[in-house]
Amino acid sequence: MFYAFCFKTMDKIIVNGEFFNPWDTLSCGQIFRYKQFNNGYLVISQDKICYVYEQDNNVVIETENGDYFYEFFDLSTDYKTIVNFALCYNNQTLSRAASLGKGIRILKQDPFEMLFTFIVSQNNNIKRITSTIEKLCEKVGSKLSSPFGDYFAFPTATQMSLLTEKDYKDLGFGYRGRYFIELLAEINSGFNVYALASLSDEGLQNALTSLVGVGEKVASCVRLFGFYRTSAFPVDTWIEKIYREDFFGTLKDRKKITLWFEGQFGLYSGYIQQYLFHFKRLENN
DNA sequence: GTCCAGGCGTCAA
DNA sequence: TTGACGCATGGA
Repeated sequence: MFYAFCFKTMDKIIVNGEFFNPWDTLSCGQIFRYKQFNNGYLVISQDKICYVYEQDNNVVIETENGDYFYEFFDLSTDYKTIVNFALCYNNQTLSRAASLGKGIRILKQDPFEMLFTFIVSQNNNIKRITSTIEKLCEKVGSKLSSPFGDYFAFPTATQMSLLTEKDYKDLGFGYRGRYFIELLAEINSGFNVYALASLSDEGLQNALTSLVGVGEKVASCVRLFGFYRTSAFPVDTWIEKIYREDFFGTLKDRKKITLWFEGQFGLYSGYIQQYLFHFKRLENN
């Protein structure tokens, strides 16, 4: 179903909402570029935008890039199987988390954007990450227009390379500005984030952690959200809390905790990690 | 004022 | 290999 608008085609994707809740999907910490708009949300990825909202028992996505956002929202994956797997694991917290968060979908985001974004995320909170990324986009990203209003694309390496360490400081990057500058230098001398897609899970993790400012946790997030490697189970402060309080774990080292969870959940790790993360954050707010 | 947030690099032992 | 420590910043 579609209609013409300003010489471009506006796609309208309609999906059953049982396993797709826009608010849960957007607010669970995997994406920072979205904002409330009319009855729903505007979502920006790279230089593309869509409007997503609930209508009756469905979710509607309006965009000029229907194919892109069909993939982006992972609409070809059957989430019922995933939720059932989580419910069968027989952990009380996970069952509640999966039951309440069954509308969460793992977004297939851009690797380049995820790498820079999750470098900002370290030792930071979601509210501040969101505002810092938005300020970055407004500062050097391309200004674009859409049927939903003007917006800024995520900047290219060339655009970000225009910024100095002081610029990053002024944008609120704190000590992380240096990591951007180092990464941009790598990219400008030939490093290609997209080429990492051909690596194995382990190879990808190692390649990412070899970058300055990218440790195990950031690499896991990039692996999951940027490369859709659902075997990844990022462990941050929230997940560590869950590990102790709800899985009664005794390991201290986060790398070991990650490996323990990945061993438990295999290719379902990424989804389950998001159910748990989202649930724990809601519980504490 | 202190603690914390989707941690990481560095350095001593 | 492991453990402590400093790091920018803003909200609670």
